[in-house]
Amino acid sequence: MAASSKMIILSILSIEDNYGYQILESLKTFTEGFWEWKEGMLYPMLHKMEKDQLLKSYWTETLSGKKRKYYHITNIGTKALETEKTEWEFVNQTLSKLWRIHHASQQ
Amino acid sequence: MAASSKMIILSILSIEDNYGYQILESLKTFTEGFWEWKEGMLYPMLHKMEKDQLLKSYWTETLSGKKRKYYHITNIGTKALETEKTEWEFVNQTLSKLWRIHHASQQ
DNA sequence: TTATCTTACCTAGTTTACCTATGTATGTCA
DNA sequence: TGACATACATAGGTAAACTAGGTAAGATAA
Repeated sequence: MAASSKMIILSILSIEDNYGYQILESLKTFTEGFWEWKEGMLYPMLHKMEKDQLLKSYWTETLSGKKRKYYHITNIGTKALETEKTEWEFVNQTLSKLWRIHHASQQ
Repeated sequence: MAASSKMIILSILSIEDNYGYQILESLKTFTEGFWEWKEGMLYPMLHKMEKDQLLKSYWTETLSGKKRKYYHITNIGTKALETEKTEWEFVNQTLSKLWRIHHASQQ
């Protein structure tokens, strides 16, 4: 399940900049509650992805004074997403083919 | 890429019983050489999956005297495959939706 | 006004997964 | 008889995934 987390993060950030806590909320809402990450899972990933230069972060402050760390996808990140997308689709096709064979053999 | 390996193994074995070395060959042929696992990757996985009762193994001998360890998917394994399949499709749909949003926002 | 909830971040450390490297043994073919 | 293919295996390092816990400030309700 979490194997795809990097791709999910990149995909979300390719739509618009976002911050950790909101990413968690977005994903929960977006999947109608089916998918929920823990904070301790997400933050280390974001840090790693920034270290790998897939993301860049910047701090902002809301009117009420809350600090948020926004993440922005870099060019490297965009390319990485494209690569992962291609791989995902390849695996997906391989699985689909296998399932079709299985299904056919059960007839 | 390897995150889906458990599902691939279960999918292959749900078609018919197979042994380690042949699974490697099948996958290579099936993906036209794009996907190649090392033996050191596969065997420990098979052992783990047998320990988890997803698979059961039995030894056979070819006419020429070569010993092969065949794996058979158990009922637990079949159920696990169904579960993973559902999850995979869920993640796949989530990703597709995200990609559609991204694509739309780039217009 | 103080307790609780929500928002928002973080790290330490364990467990598990992944993968490389390496080893053994037998059969096949040039 | 040396090289290649078949067929299994494990040890051990690295990286990923996840749990558990911590801080702090704003919002809300008693």
